[in-house]
Amino acid sequence: MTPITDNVAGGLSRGRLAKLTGCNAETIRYYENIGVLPPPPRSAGGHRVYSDEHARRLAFVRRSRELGFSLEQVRGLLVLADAGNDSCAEVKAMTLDHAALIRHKIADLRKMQRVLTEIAARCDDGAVPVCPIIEALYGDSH
Amino acid sequence: MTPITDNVAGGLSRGRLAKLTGCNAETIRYYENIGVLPPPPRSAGGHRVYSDEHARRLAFVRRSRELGFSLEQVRGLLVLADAGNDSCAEVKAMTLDHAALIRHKIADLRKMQRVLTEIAARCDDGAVPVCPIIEALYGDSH
DNA sequence: ATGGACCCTGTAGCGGATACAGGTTCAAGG
DNA sequence: CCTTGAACCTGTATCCGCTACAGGGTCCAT
Repeated sequence: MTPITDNVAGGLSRGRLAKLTGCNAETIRYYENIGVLPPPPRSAGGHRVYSDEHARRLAFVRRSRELGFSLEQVRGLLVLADAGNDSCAEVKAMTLDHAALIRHKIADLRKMQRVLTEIAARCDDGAVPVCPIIEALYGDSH
Repeated sequence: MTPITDNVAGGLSRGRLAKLTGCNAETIRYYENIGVLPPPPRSAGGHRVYSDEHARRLAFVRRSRELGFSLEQVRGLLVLADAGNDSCAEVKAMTLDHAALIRHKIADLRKMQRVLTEIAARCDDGAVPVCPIIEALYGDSH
């Protein structure tokens, strides 16, 4: 039965998988092209037919990406995930490495933030001859 | 005089401008192509010859980039800088907008950070049947 | 005059998608 | 069963901000 649209022989169409996972439909094809998602079976007419396992894998990819892992890292994580629990230590190492990198990025952004608010604040010092932000960007005063 | 190498009629060669500003030489050409740096005069043989004013402008671009402004924004800032002090309010608005965006990015990264360290910490809970990080990435528990 | 460091140009590549054009298939309604 | 139109198919181009390369030409110290 399952009388809903686009139900290719009991599996998921690309669009439905997209909606299900909140991932852009084009992105799914992209992930397949770069080898992050396995190519699914096709209907007689050539349409992709996804299973729940595909959905699960895509969810993994999306979640990893949301946590800032690169697609290269995601590839690695998938290999480790498939390898089973033996690789847990390796997964943890990757995660902590990645967390360290993010800490770094945060620090960089906070530096930007500090400088930006500081130079913006100079505008309030009243009666400035030239725009203090422009000055700062030229490097005349910093 | 100025007997140092590559001194094209008293100006700066691309390489020397690069060293002076800490900017990659190829990037200077790129900035010219996209209209962020004005095309400098050329030597008889076709080499670019930069003045101190070019150096100053490039410094502005680099500094703005370091503070996270996009090249599109840099273009805008340059127009405002050229326009003089009248545009100070506009510059300030851009700066504060940009600062707000960075705050947002920091918040996002901190969320990632929290989640990453949290799921990494689960690995230490001892005697786990499957890798808790992989589990978390699948979305089985979150 | 020569050698080698520099410069010139156009073009391709990175990551991580997103968008389009031009054509095919699916499935729901009549 | 047949029509419609939404969804799908493919390949390719685009975005940002550079960086790197190839295959040549110029500059200038010796």
